[in-house]
Amino acid sequence: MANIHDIAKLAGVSVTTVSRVLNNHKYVSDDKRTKVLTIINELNYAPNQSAIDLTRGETKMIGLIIPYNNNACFDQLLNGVLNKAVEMDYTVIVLPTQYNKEKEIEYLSKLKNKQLDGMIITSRANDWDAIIPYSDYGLIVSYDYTSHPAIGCSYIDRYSSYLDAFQLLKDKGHTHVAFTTARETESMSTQHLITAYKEVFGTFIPEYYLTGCSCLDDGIAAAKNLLHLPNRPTAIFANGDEVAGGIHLYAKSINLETPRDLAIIGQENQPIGVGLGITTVDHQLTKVGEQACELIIHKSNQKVKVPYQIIQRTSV
Amino acid sequence: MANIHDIAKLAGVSVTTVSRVLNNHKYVSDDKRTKVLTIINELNYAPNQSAIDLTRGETKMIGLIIPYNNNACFDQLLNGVLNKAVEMDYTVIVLPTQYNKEKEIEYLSKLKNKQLDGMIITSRANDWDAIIPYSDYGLIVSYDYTSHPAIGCSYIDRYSSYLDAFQLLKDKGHTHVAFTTARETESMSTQHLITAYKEVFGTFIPEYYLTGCSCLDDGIAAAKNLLHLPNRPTAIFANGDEVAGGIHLYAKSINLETPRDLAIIGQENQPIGVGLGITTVDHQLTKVGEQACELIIHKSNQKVKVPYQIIQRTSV
DNA sequence: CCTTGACATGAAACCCATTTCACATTTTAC
DNA sequence: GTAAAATGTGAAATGGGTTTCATGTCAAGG
Repeated sequence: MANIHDIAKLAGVSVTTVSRVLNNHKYVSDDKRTKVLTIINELNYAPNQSAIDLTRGETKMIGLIIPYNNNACFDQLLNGVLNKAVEMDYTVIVLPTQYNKEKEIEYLSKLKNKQLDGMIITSRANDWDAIIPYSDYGLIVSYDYTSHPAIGCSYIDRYSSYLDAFQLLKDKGHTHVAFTTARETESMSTQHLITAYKEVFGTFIPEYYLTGCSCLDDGIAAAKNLLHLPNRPTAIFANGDEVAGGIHLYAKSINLETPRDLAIIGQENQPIGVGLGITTVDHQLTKVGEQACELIIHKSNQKVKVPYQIIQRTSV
Repeated sequence: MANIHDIAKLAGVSVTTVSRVLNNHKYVSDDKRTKVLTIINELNYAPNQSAIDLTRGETKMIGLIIPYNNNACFDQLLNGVLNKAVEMDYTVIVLPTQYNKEKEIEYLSKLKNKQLDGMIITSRANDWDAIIPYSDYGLIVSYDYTSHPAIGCSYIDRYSSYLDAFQLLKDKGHTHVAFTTARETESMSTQHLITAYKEVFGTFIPEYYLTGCSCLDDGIAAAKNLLHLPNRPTAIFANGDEVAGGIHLYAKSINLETPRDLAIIGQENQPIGVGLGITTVDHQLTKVGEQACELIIHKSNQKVKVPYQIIQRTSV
């Protein structure tokens, strides 16, 4: 492969001039520009990106840390990030951690190695204390709200959204309300959920709280569990529309009509919910992803709240 | 940020030695190795990845060209690619084209720019003629079978799988069989589908072929269309389990029982199919992705056929 | 005692671009 | 008519590593 020096020599100009042509600088005479472009074409030359990155000190690449790469929520976030990145001529690399701490640190090191300009963390395994130091090497944007000034945030007000969802159920007269979550661990999100629950309904009944739900089958299993309880809940707030769909389908199979016998609220406005008419809390994760990407590109560590919305259909 | 020369100077050794320590070469005395590591720690040094890539002439990065980034099939492929890439210490960048030819070529140029070591094409907008030249700069692996020797393939025998699916329906006594596809265009996949259909059922009835289906709602719409035809099909082969699920749900809503009144076969073994008991042709796209990634890493332009399997549930 | 191979180290070339600075020539402005 | 601004060009420094080659020491083998 030819390099910029070869081009310069053959075109009878300096490498500086070739570089200027390459980068569309002004102050290059038309004849030299033409000559250079001709030679570039003849030799089928293309500049070496690593060399460019090395001199520029940036790569226009953004990392996206996700725990799993086959999860609807993270797909929506990725979708948003990609939208904005493509538009702004950035490139996205996907970094799945499986919540492995070492892996996560290894990925964060890519900032220090100058392989990435910025990093978006959708869900993390490490404590912030372990993550913060890496913000010296590139902007880190989080999907969890954090007050640390160095970290940008593109977040949703989960607590309010949960409060709204529960209130909606309470307004419809429900007092026996169950809910599901995905992760076993005590994440912030789960904390908010439980706090909001207590805020609206007073006491928290352990049997009404199921965890480890993420797909339609988990929803079916959850419904199988909840709907045969002696004190059957009359409403369920699921952590996703797939789960909600499973609950809906199982309920129907044992002749419980929605919303007459069982109210269901899902989350994230996923395809399945449309067909089944499931009311959902849409946290607009695509927008969250777009916003996160935008913060990185503009090197802004602002805290941006993305509004959620409740899409009312027929399951409440 | 410190660089390798700073480390060398402070440790009282040559840059060569520092490089050796960094890359775990043998033939470095323990005391120098220790000294270098100490200084690296003190200065919080990390090697610059762009510089490494520049000298090595490779980046250990793989591009994944997909048309859309919110599609279940491509998610499965991505999933497989990521599995293998993480395992082999490669990095994946996601390149959504929206079937835009220029965008696709722009992405392929990343091979020429030495930004990527290899490229996986899941679906393409350009003709092979426009793509082939880029294989000079890095291995290209395709998810479509192509006979061109330069291109590696991790593909599925779609034709056989369609033949099998239609035969399964024919064996159950179905003669009025409809089917759906995603893209409007005349892709190879659609060609195979129609050929297989004719092979099994003889004549092809245009009203039984619906296109533009990709999600649950599309399935519902398709069913709404097909199931009120004067000559109602008794079986439908859908292009995905989401679509199949939509068909299933709509059929149920107009009191058509599955499989008594309507047989349904889906594709890709997606979560929704499990719950609804939909028989599916699992093309094992995750494995296809893994295999494609492996070809790239081993720089092999072999043609590897990944076996599909039909998962029988209760919808046929 | 001499040869060989393993161990240890560094100088310098190389990978490939961008950018600063210096200098020369034209235009434009007053 | 002259000072200032715009235009055009290239040498050389810079970014930060890897690798080849040359050289030297030391211990084992014959």
